[in-house]
Amino acid sequence: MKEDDSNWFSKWEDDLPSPEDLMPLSQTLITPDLAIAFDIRTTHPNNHHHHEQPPPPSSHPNSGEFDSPELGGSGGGDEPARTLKRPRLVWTPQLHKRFVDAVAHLGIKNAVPKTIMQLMSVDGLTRENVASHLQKYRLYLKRMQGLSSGSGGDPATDHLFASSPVPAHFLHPGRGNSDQFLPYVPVAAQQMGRYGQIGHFGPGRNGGQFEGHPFVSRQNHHQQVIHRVGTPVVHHNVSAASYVVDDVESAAAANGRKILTLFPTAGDD
DNA sequence: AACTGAATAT
DNA sequence: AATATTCAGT
Repeated sequence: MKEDDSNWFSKWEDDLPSPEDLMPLSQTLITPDLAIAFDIRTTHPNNHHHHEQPPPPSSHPNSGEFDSPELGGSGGGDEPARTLKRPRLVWTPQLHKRFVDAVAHLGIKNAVPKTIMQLMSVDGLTRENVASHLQKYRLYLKRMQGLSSGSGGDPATDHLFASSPVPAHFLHPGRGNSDQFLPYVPVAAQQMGRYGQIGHFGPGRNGGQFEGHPFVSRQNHHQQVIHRVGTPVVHHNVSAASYVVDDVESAAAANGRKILTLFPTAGDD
């Protein structure tokens, strides 16, 4: 602590950004889409019932529709979308189910994040999302192998993972049935642009276990019944019936497959 | 250069 | 604890 200090100090002060350069905290940091996803009204503090979030910009399968319509109003309209973090993904039982199904139908060998993600074809799902989940899922599987003692059951079983049956072959790596009968990997090819309808985000500590519903799959927007009560409601619903994805993106061993019907996740809850 | 999987961070 | 992000090894 000598007199030098005063030197750098003044300099430092000089370099400070002017107040105008600082973004007002109150300004919307949220893109319209995100705001909607969050059920936030940035302008109107009006009543907050939420009934449903009918995706307004419903992507018409055929229409030229794009998802990052920033541009235009530069004056008052701000779009710091670039810098925005997407909300934490919440793996609902439904989502996890899809995940497990995808892995099961891919075979452990092909079940790598990218492929899984593609097969799931959930809008907004990123490869990292899947990778993260996959990592944890593998740990879960390992743990399970060790503890096959079913004594008493599994009370505090990993909540999420327990919600969906683990395909047997998952537990025996290196067995005759290690992979599914899929010589080709006709994954659905579809680029999800930005976040479309990300369903949930961490509400912090919530008493309810799963109250959320998952994302919506790409096509086939069916309506979701949301039970919004204070009880741990396990809802169900999500598009029923298998849907098809068209077009194939070469993938590993590009075959002539054009139409792929997804797994019979019909057993969804 | 793109992916993966493990470690590490929030 | 759950999810994200970083990191090193292909």
